Amino acid sequence: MHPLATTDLNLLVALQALLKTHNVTKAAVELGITQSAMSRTLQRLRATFNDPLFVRTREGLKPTARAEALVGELGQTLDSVGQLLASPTFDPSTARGSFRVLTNDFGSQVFMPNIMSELSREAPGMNFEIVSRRSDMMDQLQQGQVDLILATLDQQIPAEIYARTLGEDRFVCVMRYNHPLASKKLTLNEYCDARHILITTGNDRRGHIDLQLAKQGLKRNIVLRLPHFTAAPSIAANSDLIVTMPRGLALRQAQTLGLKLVEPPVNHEPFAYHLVWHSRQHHNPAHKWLRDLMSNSIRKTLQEAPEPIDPLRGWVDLFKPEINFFPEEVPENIVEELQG
DNA sequence: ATAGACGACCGCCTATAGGA
DNA sequence: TCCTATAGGCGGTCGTCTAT
Repeated sequence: MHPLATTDLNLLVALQALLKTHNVTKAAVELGITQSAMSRTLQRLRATFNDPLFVRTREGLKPTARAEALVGELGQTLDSVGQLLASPTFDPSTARGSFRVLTNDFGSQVFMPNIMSELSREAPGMNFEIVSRRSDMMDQLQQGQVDLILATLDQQIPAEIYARTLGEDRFVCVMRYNHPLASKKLTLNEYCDARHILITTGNDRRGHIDLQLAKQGLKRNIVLRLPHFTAAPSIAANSDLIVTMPRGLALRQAQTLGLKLVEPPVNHEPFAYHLVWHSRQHHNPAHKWLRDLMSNSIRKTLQEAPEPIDPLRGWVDLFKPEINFFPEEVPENIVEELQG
């Protein structure tokens, strides 16, 4: 059995009081117990250290050599124990270490710039590692392979998992500005017949939009499946393919690629971005600090989504069903200027 | 006289074992 | 699983003894 298992740490506190006062009665008052109780505590101390510790003299209790030798070390030990028992704190300015966050290229491109900016400013000693999704992301969280997940939840979360909703987004349909379908209001049939890019990071053969279409007995023409959100707009900008994707990213990409954003002719609910973590990290002050930093940064990013710009008509309403970034005949220099 | 040590006894709390 | 009995630890009071 470990020696500490049968040792009351209060004995050390009592010893410190005795070393300070050299008086059983005064030490008892200091600890709020009776002289008798302190005397019995001294008995236990003597048995524990196998030393008298104090002897009675004309001048009062005199510590033995063993007791005097304990003075410095005892103070340090009690300080350490005090720190051990105190609530843990986290100081980002001096903290060192690494956080592993699971997110996709969408999260990396849209949210990470602001997060890294704030992290670098507030916790310059901390590092970030973005981890890709492998099979079940909840397994990655439970096995401790990642500290946090930034994602859209498409599954029930286990009881030991916490999740925080950060904000909502909607799908928009993205196509090159001179796409044959860009000049007119998109009908459901035209949408289904068009050639689509499906962004799928899991093993799903169908996306959220496809499930909605299936409810109406419809199916769209998917010609390209790819796991990257950020690549899809570039492909759409240089082909007849259209992509239905989160508006938050589409708005950012549209300005540099020259894309038209159209409300998809499919009824769909907004979807939410979530921060997800395991219960074993719930009370970790460093983890809590990171969660708050990421939450605030992401909410700010979502609120500050770039306004779509129409070079001829100025700023247009974000919620306008059809968002035309460029007119039919757009001078090349305007495209280049916006791309630059 | 004073302060500390010690014994007796009590109450409270906790852990454990055993039975319903 | 819950209840009860039991044991042990700790701190309380009170009284007494002892060293200074």
